Amino acid sequence: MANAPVSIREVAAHAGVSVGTVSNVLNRPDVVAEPTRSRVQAAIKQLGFIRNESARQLRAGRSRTIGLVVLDVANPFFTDVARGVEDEASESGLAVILCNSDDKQAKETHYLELLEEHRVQGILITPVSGAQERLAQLQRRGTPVVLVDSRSPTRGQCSVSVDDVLGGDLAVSHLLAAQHEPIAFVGGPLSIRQVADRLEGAIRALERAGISADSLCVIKTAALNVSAGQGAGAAIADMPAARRPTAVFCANDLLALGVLQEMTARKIGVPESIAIVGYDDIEFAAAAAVPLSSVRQPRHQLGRTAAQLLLDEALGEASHQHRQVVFEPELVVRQSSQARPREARIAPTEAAG
Amino acid sequence: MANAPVSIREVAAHAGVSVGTVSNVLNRPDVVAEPTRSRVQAAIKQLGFIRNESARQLRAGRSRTIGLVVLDVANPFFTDVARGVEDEASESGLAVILCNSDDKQAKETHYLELLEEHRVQGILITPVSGAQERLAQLQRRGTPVVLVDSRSPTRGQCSVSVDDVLGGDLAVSHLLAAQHEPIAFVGGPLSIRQVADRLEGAIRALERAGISADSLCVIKTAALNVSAGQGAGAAIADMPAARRPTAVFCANDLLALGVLQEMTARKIGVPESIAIVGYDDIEFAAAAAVPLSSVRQPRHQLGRTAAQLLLDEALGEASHQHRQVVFEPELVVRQSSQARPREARIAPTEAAG
DNA sequence: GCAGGTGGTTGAATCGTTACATAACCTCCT
DNA sequence: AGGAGGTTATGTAACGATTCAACCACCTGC
Repeated sequence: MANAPVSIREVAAHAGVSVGTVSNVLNRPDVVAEPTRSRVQAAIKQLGFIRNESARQLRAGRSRTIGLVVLDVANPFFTDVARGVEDEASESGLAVILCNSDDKQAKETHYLELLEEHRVQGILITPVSGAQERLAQLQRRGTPVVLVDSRSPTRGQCSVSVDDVLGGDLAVSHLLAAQHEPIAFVGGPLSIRQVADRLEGAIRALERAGISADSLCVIKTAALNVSAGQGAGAAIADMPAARRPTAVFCANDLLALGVLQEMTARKIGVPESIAIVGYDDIEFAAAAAVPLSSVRQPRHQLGRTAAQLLLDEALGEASHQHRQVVFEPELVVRQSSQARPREARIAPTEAAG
Repeated sequence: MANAPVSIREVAAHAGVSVGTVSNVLNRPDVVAEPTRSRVQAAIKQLGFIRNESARQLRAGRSRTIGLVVLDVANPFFTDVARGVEDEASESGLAVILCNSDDKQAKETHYLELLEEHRVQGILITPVSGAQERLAQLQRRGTPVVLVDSRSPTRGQCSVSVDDVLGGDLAVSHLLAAQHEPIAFVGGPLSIRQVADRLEGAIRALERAGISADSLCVIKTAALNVSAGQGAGAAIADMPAARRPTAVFCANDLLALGVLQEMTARKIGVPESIAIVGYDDIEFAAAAAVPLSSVRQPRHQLGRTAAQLLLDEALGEASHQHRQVVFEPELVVRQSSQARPREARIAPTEAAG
């Protein structure tokens, strides 16, 4: 076993032609005459010849791959983005190298070096904060970079993102339409741009409705996971009934699930006693015991568009214009925020009588 | 912008040495004298030289990457496996090319060709059914293959998997210990090896307890997702109370979440009226409104071990022995199957009095 | 004074593929 | 017959890094 792989030379010898002809059969089959072509193809099959991609790349100067660097492959947001990227890339015959920075500078730097050494066509990245300079350098050296889910401050590169301010606005407007008040915002740390934007959107919605931003009960969390959500849920449940919010908008679905779990444990009905809206619309939002309303982002589309922009830049050369594409999120209403204004809860008998 | 990348030759010229010396600085810095070394390093930095990985690979004959082909990157099981693989690979300075077969033969074949052209060190794969011959061929041509989450029938290759029969046994034994009876099994299609094994384990547990396998209420589903679980949950809820199972073992967590959702919607208490045990222990199992008991697989470990076996085969050459590693799953008990034997449910007042 | 090290550096050959300039051979037309 | 034009096939020079035999300069010990 482990035979040395066969090269184009051996194929040529076996078929009684020159290496140039074999190469032509592989890359421009139309320029070689039928009998020769089939003879070569037979030889390829018989010897089990497999193209050597490294040699092709060396010759071509660039590899036929693109790099995708995400903060966390286990996060459904990024896996969906990755699938979008992959779909687009494979249509152009490109492979995707998926890298996981874990939100650590060191890992990100390591992967960027690796991708540059591989001479990828370009890099799609959700950068850890403060990576601007490194990315600019990459670009100067000739590797196109497209930012994913973060906006380029300098306009020196393409980017795709989703309007998180609008997302927060949609969620809170929906709750206000159902007469909820006061409303709580659960999320943090605010150093994460997405979280801050969603909060800003929430405030915008309140102000547009003529309600003071001070009435928003902001509960800051240290992380965006389920247990942080539970903690926030407990904090809300412990508030005196008179001041307790009747609705909660969470900065992501994990927090929302945590809040929901806590409410269920304390037998506080959702949505009867408190409505919940999450963000991201992860698969499990719909699967929760009480299906969760959530703000959906066009994740697959995000990846696809990012890959398109990258390919345009990598292949289009001179004519390329950097673009900042911003998608709009969409509110998906489910049971957890079914309209139940305060009035209906306070006086159910009145309605029944 | 887009300057032509600088080669080792230019570095050599700039530092006033030969290309051989530059290569030595890069690969065996200890053999070159200090003043020369720092001169070369300065030149590298100044010119912004980046190694060309393709050229290295061409020379070396093999790339410094391994391929990982999974059925679905969006599935948390595979993302955790992938992280395990990545951790192990990066310790050896290897990159991972992650490919998504979507359980489709065509995509799998396409990616296998791509990986072979890339001359990867080896391939880790959860194959679609009937891929045996293709994989054997790969191996004959010199690319090591390790099966992930499926056992090699021929012993001609390494494999890592988890004992699904044991997993089913653990789950049902746990339910039997709490006096549950009858018990339902929800899962399908049985053509999936994992599902059939888990059912077999469930039956084994019953028989060991001296209970006829006929008493197991098997509810077959067409898929392993939440909505199939809801359907199964509805079927169970609709059964006459006398014959209705007091516990359900689901072939995976998505089904279990579906069952839980349906029970919640119908106000059937979990675990008071019916206990639920899932399988996989996905992140959202613990996050469910009623935290879900589940059978956990050592996913990260699975990936790590698979990568280790692969590297042993790829680098160890002659001394390598194919091994079939089987891991043991672990039952995680949470609220959804908190012990509530039938007796306790029937006569709560007796206990209280 | 010379054989034998030793430490440092060099230069050319090599990996497999592609692109391109060139050659060989037809066919058809004047 | 001679050339123009077209189709096929060939041979070779890159691409960039690594490896290795050869070489040089200098030292050591006899």
